[in-house]
Order: sequence, then C-alpha cells, then structure tokens
Amino acid sequence: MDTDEKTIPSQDINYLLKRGVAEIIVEQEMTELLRSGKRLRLKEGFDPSFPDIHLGHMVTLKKLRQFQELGHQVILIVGDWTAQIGDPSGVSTTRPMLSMKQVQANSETYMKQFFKVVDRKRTEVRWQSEWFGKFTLADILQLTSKFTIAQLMAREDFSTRFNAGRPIAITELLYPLLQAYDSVAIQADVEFGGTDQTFNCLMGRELQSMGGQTPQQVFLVPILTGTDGIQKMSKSLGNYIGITEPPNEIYGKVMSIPDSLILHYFELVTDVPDQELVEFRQELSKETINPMTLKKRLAREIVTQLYNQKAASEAEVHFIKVFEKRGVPEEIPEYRLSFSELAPQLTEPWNIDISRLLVTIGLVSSRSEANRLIEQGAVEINGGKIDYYLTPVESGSIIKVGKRRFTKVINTDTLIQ
RNA sequence: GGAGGGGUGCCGGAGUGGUUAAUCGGAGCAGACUGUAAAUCUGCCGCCUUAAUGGCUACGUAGGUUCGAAUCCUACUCCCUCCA
Repeated sequence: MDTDEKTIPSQDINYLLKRGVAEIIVEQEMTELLRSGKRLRLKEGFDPSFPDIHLGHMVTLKKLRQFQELGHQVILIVGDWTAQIGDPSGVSTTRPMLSMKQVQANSETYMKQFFKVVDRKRTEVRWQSEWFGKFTLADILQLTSKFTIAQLMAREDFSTRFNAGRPIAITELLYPLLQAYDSVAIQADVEFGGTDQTFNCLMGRELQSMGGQTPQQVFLVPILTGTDGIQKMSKSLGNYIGITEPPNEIYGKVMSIPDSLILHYFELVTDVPDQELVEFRQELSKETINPMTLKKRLAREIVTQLYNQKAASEAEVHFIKVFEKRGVPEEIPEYRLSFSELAPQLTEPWNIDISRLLVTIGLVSSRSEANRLIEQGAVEINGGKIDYYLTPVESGSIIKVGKRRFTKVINTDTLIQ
C-alpha cells in the first residue's frame, strides 16, 4: 500500500462495511474505492411527503456519518418529483402533487432531523427539480427507451403484482428510472438505502454505465423491525420511534419492544462494540441475564445518541418510577378548568362528571370512550380507582387513565374566590 | 368497444328484507399476570345521552319500493378482471 495515500485503519473499514450492513454491491470495489483516498460522493434521497425520521432511518444516517468522518461528501436529494409517484409497494400509487410550499416546509423539517445525525458541513443538498424541472418529452423518451419491461419485471414487487393481476401504474414503472437518473445527475459514487431499495439502486448503476460513468456502489442496510416486532418500522404502521420524540417517550418505546429484537436494535442503531454484542448474545441464550437489563442499556444508548447522557439517565429514572414502581411522574401536565361547569349539581364538594372531565382535559377523545374506560377500571384519581361516573374531585388531583396517561387538574373556580 | 366481478366499520372479510351498530380474524384500548417483553385469560372496540334506559348516524353517492333495506329497484360514481 502506498504510504502517501490517506490510510484508513483496516478495523475501521471493517466496522464501516460490516456493522449494520446487509449487502454491498460490489464489496470488493467498495473496499478499493475507500482505499483509493478519493473523496466519495454519497447519495441519499428522501421523499418530502414523509418528513419525519425514525430509528429505522437512523441505520443509514449513522453510516453516512461514519463515511463523512473519513472525509466523504453526502449528497442529499430532495425527491420532489418521485414523491409524486410514491415508491412502488402496491399500497402507494400515484400521490397528489405537493405544493411547492409544502415540499419546502417538509424538506426543512426533514433536514432539521437529518442533520441531528449527519454532518451538515459535509452535505450538499440537491433538488430533483434541478434536473427534472426542465425535462422534456424527448428526454423522457430517451430515458425510457433504455430499459425494457423485462428488466423492470425483475423487481419482485412488480412481478408479484403483475402475476397476481393487480394494477401497476405506468408512473410506478418510471420511479426506478427517475431514481436512477438522480445518480447520473449527481455523479454518485455510492448510493445508500435499505435492502428494499436494491432494485432502484441497481438501476442507477445501469444508467450510469450506459452514460459512461463509473457505476455507483450500492450500500444496503437492513430494514429495522418496528416496535411491534413484526413489520418494518414505519410511521404509517404506528410502530416507530421518532428521533425527535422526547427522551421519556423514546426510552419507553424502546422498553416496549419484544425481547427478540434487542440484539437487532443494538446492532443497527447503537455503537456498542461488536465484542460486547457477542457477550450479550451469549448471556441471552444462556439466560444468565434478565433481558430487561439489556433493554435498559439499549434504551440508554439510544436516548444518549439522540440527546445526551443526562437525558438518558433522567428517562431511566422516570421509567423506573412510573412503570416499574407504578408511581407518578415528576412532571405532569396541568389543566386548568372550572369544576363547577362539570358538576351537574352546584353543591360542594363538586361531584364531577368524570367522563366529561376526561374529554375536556384531552385524555380521551369521546365520552363513550371515557365511559368504557371508567367501566373497565382504567381511571384513577389520586391513586384511587373510579367506579362511579359522578365523583368528587379536589383541585390539584391527579387523573390517571390507563398505564401512562396523567393530568393534574386545577380548579379555576377556587382561584377566583 | 364488448363481457363479467366488486365497492361493508382502522385493515381484512362475512352478511343478501326484520332479533344487525352489523358474524369472524387482525390491529388497537383496558383489566389480570408481569419486566410498558413474549405467551395466556377477560372485557371493550361509531357518537351522544342515562344510575339502568334511550336517541342519533352508519354498509360507494343520490333517489325509489317497503310497516321495515347493508340486503330489492333506478341513476350516478369509482375500482378490478377477461375479450377485442
């Protein structure tokens, strides 16, 4: 190896290319590219229809960050054109065009989150409209003429749907082509994505080589399983952990994942060394450790990453207090209201209509739901279960619904008196 | 252009004149258990009102038939398949 090249310790490369990585196409070339000392252009795109980032996205973002720390450049592509199509999945078909304003706003939201992990200084933001905005029919014909239906049918999603007689919109077929063209437009060296992006990324390689560019490397990370332990993490499935959620939320949600996911999460979203992960695996299989203990560590690691160590410790204290010991959190949202308005009879002590109270303070969405919860013994006031719909409530009482919803109610009537 | 099939609650999917707010499964919520894990058991799972009761709105949309319709008729609309 030449000495004047920027040398990277081999263990670093190993960590970079192995930890939390599903597949690299072509791995050998990727390794050589890294050793060449070239400043790589790393492509990452996003759909401005869904501006929120969750832990599943973190896997890629962490990788981008690691590459940046070796001096490479991230090119973030705002998918303002592909967003109108929606990545083919059989569920999402063509979506209504977002207004320019909406795209702008969403992109800002996205980037705010994106740069919590990725280094802004080593990132170049590009919009698809820079190149697709001036596309003509001639350009489209030229682009589409380069591919065949057979090539597109190689994508499992397409062939499955085609064979099942389910519809495939023509625009959906275009999606991979547009994404591929992005790689050409920005001259990507490496494209990042989850394994579900394999096909699209490979199309990029095709198109690049047709145009005489060196085909990009494709860096694929595993898809993170959601908190339900079954489906991939996604906002629409509601099984996600958003990276901007408050520390207590994140900590709690991590604690709620199935045990079977512990190592999966450690590997993909933390930097806990591989050696330790091996130990964890052994301890878990030998049952020499309570999985919960490891999960707490996991939750701490994740909160620390997204906030800091202090926030992590506080979240843990909160968790133990509220959930393990079934206590009351330190900070409870307060709601000020007039008790007398919720009391059918205007006599002290106020016999409050509890279901109405719950709706008013926003703990439940309808009175019907409130009544159900009361019947099921899910409502407590100052630690005592409520089983009657009209109950006296004192100002400053803590209302608890279910396991984790708390609100302190303050009577504004007494404040006035 | 022709033929056929279909639009039911968050999702899947029954139901083809009345006891159907609508079988069942999944998701979700709550209770028990517990480690906010899994598994299990139980209950709930449109809205409003009530101590229990009751009322209103709902099965693509709009009308119609009927004592009574998600279920029958008409028009409209959307989706899918096949043939060309």
